[in-house]
Formats: sequence, C-alpha cells, structure tokens
Amino acid sequence: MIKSAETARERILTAANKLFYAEGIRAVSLDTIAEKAGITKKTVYYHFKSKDDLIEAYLASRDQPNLNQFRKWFGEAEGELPDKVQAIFRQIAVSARHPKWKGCGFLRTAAELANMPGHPAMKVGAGHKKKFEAWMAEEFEVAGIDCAPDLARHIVLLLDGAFSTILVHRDASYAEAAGEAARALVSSAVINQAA
Amino acid sequence: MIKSAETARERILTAANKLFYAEGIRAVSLDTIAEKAGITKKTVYYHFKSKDDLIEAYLASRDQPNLNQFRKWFGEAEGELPDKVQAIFRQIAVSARHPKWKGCGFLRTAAELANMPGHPAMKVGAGHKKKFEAWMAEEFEVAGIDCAPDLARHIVLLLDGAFSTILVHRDASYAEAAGEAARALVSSAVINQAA
DNA sequence: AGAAGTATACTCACCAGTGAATATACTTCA
DNA sequence: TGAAGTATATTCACTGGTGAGTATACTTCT
Repeated sequence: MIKSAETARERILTAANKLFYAEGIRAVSLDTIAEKAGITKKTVYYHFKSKDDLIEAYLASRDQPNLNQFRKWFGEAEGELPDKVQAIFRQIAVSARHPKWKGCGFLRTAAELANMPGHPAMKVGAGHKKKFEAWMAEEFEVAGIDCAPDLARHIVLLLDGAFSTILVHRDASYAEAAGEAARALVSSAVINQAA
Repeated sequence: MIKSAETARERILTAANKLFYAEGIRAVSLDTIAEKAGITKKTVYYHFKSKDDLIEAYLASRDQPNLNQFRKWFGEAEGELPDKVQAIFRQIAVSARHPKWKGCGFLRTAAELANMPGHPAMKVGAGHKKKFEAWMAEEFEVAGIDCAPDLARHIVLLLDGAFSTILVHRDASYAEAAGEAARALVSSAVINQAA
C-alpha cells in the first residue's frame, strides 16, 4: 500500500535529517540511519539509490521549510524594511542559542562536499541559497530600492557569514552583529532611494 | 637526529595540509597521508598522537601564513582605508578562481567538526579567526574610527560569508560583492568619524 | 650500548553496497 | 468470485574493502 511505503521513506528521511545535521554527512553511516529509522539498511537502499542520493534528498527536504522560516520571520517582524531584515538575524541568534544548533545544514554540507563540486546535493544547496537571494531581491525591488539584487547579495553574505562565524566561535551574538550591519546597509539603500 | 625528525614531521604536515584541504578532514585517512608523505603510518603515529592531533597541527600550521597573507594584501593595497579593506576581498576573488581553491580551511574544518565543539582543532580555528578580527579592529582603531571592534566584526562576517557563498555557488564574484559591502561599511564609518 | 626514528605486519571495528528470500497487496483472467 | 501472477516493500546475512590505532622488531646515529 502506498501509505505505508511513504511512511518508511519518511522515517528514513527524518532520521537522515537529524543525524546528518547533528553529526555531519561523512560522520554518519547508513547503518546508523537505518537503525534510527527502525528498518534495515537494505530498505534504505530500496528507497534511495545510494548514500549520495540520500544526502541530496536530505537537503531537498530542508529547502522549502527553511525558506518559509525566513519568510515568516521577515513577514511577521514589526517596523520598516531595515527592521524586518534585521529581524531575520535576530531570530537566527535565538535559534543558534539552542544547544542542538549546528549551523546551516546547506553550508556545512557544501563544506564537506567541497571536493565534489558536481555532487547533486551541492546543486540543491546552491539552488536553495539562490532562492533566498532571489526572494530578498524581490522584497527590495517591491520596496522600490535601487540595485535591489546587489543589496540582496550583501545580505546573503552577512547571513552566511553569521552562520559560519557563530559555528566557529559558538557565539550567537555574531548574528546580532550581522543584523546591525545588514540594517545599516538596508537603511543606507532606503535613503539613497529617497534621494 | 632532530633534523631528520623534523623533516619527516614536516613531510607529514605538508601532506596533511594538501589532502585535508583538498578533500576534507574525514574524507582523508592517515594511510593516504602516510603514503603521500612517503612514510608509513606508524611514523605518523610516532610524530602525532592521533588523527585529531594531526588535524589540530594542520590548522595551527595555517594560522600565521594565512594571517600574513591578509596583512600583506591589506598593507600593499593602494588608496584609503576603505580601498585597503576592499583589496582583501579582491584578492580572495583572485585566489578563489584557481581550480584548487576549496574555501577557507578553518571554516570547512569547523563545519566538519561541528559535532565536536571541544575539539582542539576547533579552538585553533576560533583562535585564528579571533586574531584576524583583532587585527582588523586594531587597524580601524589606529585609523581613529569609532566603534572599531564593531566594524571589524562586520568585516569578518562579510569575509566568512564570502568564503561560504563562493564555495556553495563556485562563483568568486561573491567576494567582489562582499568587498563592495565592506567598502560601504568602512566608508560610512570614516565619514562618521569626520563628523 | 641505547635512544630516536622507521618499517612490517597486524587487529578490530566499521562502512557502502549486495544477494537471496519473503511478506503484503494489487491485478488479471477463468 | 477466487486462484494465479506481479509489483512493492522489507528482512537477514553477507562481502570486499577501508578506517584508526598498535605490537614488535629493525636501523642508525651518538
């Protein structure tokens, strides 16, 4: 029956999500994932062609949820455009203070797979980041800001910088610093627009 | 004899540098490193307590050379303070266009070891990044800029953001975008200082 | 001789992936 | 309708290979 098949596949994906994110791609074996999912490794191979295939599926499963999270933080924030952008960074700081936080799964996977630039998971990761950047650019465009794509890229750089530095220092306040910088850049763009 | 001991140790470290950077920490075995260094694995274990110990030594060996590289780029750049900061990002863009470029070794190692926050290599990596930040802050301080530490942190965020996004997209132009943002932040700080 | 350094040859655990068999449910046709 | 056949989903047990780390012995230099 289709229902139960999807349940098994989802259990694998859920286990992969937790383990890959918590421990890293290469640190986690399919045996471990299978065990956590409560099934046999062969079943993993029934649903996924290979470990690489599962890695790709893991990232793909995070694409929309992550983007929606950012959209929500941005959309629900009070204030003007700079405040709304800053809010994203503030929320990241909050998340990063949770003990289970281990950075951005996309970035960490990219770091681990840096020696395999053509890896399908890398494409998913790059696509995810591009979507975020495009969304930011669109928000800036709608707000009537000049050079919206440039500003969006600057925000992306601060965002990924925040993910990276927080991980290195285990200090979530870097997200707040990034939020200040982002706010300054957006504010300055808003002023230019008015001129 | 000390001389030959250091020679063997250095050969190990050289091999570890190349392989860890090119392939990643967990993707490279000590067998591979020993082979590349032209010695046996046992000799590796004579000079290094464990793989973790070698990972730490690998990062430690990159600390000063990397910092010196940044100092050189900054020091030799023409122009005012914003130009000098921007020059660092321009040079990173140049480096990142080389096919062997695989991001920042410190950041990638931190990503791989995210599940081991107390790992000695993580401390070395965090220390390295702190040194960069402190150096930047000092340069800003000397230039008489207000809130020099804050600005330095913003530059660090853009720098590590550049490393990360270039790696994800395989597009060195992100470094140039980061350089523009950095320039804008420094310029704006210089103006405030004048006021 | 003896200490430092290196090599041979090994252990034990784990890992990605597979072969063969089985259970379950859906389809087809007499 | 119900038996036979087929696709889906799953398990157990395994393989070839590699991983970190080690016991022991040989070499070389002082």
